Amino acid sequence: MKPKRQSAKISDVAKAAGVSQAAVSRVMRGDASFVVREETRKRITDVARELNYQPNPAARGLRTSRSLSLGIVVPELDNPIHAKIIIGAERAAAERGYSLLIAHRDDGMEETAIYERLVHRNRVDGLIVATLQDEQVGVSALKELEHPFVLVNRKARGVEHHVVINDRGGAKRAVAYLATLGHQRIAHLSGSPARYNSICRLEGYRDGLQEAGLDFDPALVVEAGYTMSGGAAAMRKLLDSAHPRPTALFASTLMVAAGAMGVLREAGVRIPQDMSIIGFNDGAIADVLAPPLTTVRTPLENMGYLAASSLINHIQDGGHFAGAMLKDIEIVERKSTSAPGG
Amino acid sequence: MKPKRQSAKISDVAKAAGVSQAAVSRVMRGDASFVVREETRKRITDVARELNYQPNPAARGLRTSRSLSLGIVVPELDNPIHAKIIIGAERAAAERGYSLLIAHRDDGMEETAIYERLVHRNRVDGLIVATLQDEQVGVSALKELEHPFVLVNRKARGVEHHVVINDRGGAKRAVAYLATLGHQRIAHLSGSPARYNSICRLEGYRDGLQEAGLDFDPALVVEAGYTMSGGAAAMRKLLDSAHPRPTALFASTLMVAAGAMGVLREAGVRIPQDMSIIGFNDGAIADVLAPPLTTVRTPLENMGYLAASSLINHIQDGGHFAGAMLKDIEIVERKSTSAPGG
DNA sequence: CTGTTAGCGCCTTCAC
DNA sequence: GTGAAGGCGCTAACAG
Repeated sequence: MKPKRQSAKISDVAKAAGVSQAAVSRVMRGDASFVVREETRKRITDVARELNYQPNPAARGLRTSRSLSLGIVVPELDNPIHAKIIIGAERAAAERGYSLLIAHRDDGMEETAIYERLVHRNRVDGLIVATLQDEQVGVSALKELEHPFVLVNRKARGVEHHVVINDRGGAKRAVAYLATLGHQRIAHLSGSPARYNSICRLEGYRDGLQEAGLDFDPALVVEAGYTMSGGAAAMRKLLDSAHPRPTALFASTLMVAAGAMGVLREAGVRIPQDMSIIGFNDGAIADVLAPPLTTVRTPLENMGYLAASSLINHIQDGGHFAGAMLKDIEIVERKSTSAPGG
Repeated sequence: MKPKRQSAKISDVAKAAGVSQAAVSRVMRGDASFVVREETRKRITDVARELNYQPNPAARGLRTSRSLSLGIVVPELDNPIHAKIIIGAERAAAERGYSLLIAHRDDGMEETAIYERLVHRNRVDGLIVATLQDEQVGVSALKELEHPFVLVNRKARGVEHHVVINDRGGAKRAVAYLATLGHQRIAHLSGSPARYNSICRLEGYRDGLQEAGLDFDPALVVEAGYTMSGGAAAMRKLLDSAHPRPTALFASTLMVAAGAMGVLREAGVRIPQDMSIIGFNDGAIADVLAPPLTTVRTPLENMGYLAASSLINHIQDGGHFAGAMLKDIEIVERKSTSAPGG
């Protein structure tokens, strides 16, 4: 069924306002180098509004070879972290008149094929990349596209345009918070040692220890990945092998914290009396856990916003963008942390 | 910065293959009424692949007045339910060569303004509507657009094209499951009495009671909305006012179940020994709760998939689509349910 | 059956 | 300061 095409076109506006199409085009786009009498300008905008004129993006795109759309590619859609990034990016895009095409890795799909498709088939003007599995492969694929892109929540060698949060500083804050409560043995359930965020958070963990005058003990760091089961396994390992037992725990993600909490509960370790826990990146599940989880809140939505808007700046002006780190971080105190012993 | 336009165009392919542009266009689109020698067809497709030819969507859209894009509008992006619907819709769209524009209600934005924008500015070919706050206002706004649309996860009077899950049947199954375990006093924390899904689930609750030969007791139904705090408040009310106390609980959403569980824990009511709980619409938080929550799993992703693909069918063939209900439902047993008393 | 051609709606020089 | 005209890449009608 062919959708009804009832929209006014530029020629309708021009006719109704008694001017040329060119005049309408210039006024509507806010072309600064175009000087008209205020009266004419008003007449044009009034008529346009009255006819509900909206420039046809296909026609405009054909002429300008821009789609006024951005592609964002994320690993999974049903992950609150990415949802927040997307929300921010969408807001920035909408404010600037862009639309956002969301793509995610389908199982078995090459990461690079997604970039390809977005750029060649959908003709997005730029790419926001929140997934970068293999740094080498991904980055060179992106560069071969010769298309503007920005990395979000990740850095990679040879890529200047990125937007990240302060993973390291946030981790340090988490540890400092625990130390301030009086904890001396603070463990860390880390992510994958190959991933940017995890590396930063591990560094921040060490920073925090150092600042608090605490020694780094390798036995207190266990790799947990990003899942609940990973968190559970790591917690079991920690309970078995770390003596004396830590009194506090900094978990790399909320799901890891959740997995750890399940194991602690079964083992009869009380939270927070016997073990304080803090998680990274705040989210709804922090409230749902028992006890509710104290977290480090990071500006994920702003990260998405800045990524999209800086990308649009770059597309429009060709300006150089050197990368940014959002430092706005705070601890959200809930019930999973206390002084050692209660 | 103008993105490099290096893509081959149809004229390049035609030249390289020694045929006309029209021939290329027809072959590439798989025009059935176009007959060519197999050899020619192969030559064209080979050349197209070699040059990495991708039709320019702007040019095509300008000519055909179709954008090959769909809009989906959801209330919130960071809600796993909508994420799953989106994932399904995106898969269907991608399979059919469509892209998906995701829009969500910004605070203070009129719901109808989103439809307007998607249709008039972005020129989507159809709308997938997962949000319908005010049935009257929303439906008439949608109809005024005179544009193909489908309601997903909702029905409305006067709208035939919808895709829903079997909320009623799922609720009935939940109650039947509890009854089979031996429960006789089964409470229901319901959603808003104005919302389609909640109404259906309440009906299903009554169906389940009836089938199990249990009486309906209004004191056992409390409105909880859709949030954790709503669930908590409703649970408190239920503990105060329902005597004798129910031994099982069917919660309308996972967040409501989470809120209820928090209150029960504080009140010293053990789960499942003193109170069995089952939630509706499975999701990651079910695993994270303590104890892990038994749920009714529904085909949310398939719902999104079917909505998008039936909408595309309608756009392409003008075919009439009468609405569909996905009945594939199962109970996911976890640790929050047992026979009464343990 | 195949190829030529006339726009789709817009933007952007280039004349006036 | 304003308007006329060409063309972006593609498809569909029509001509051969």
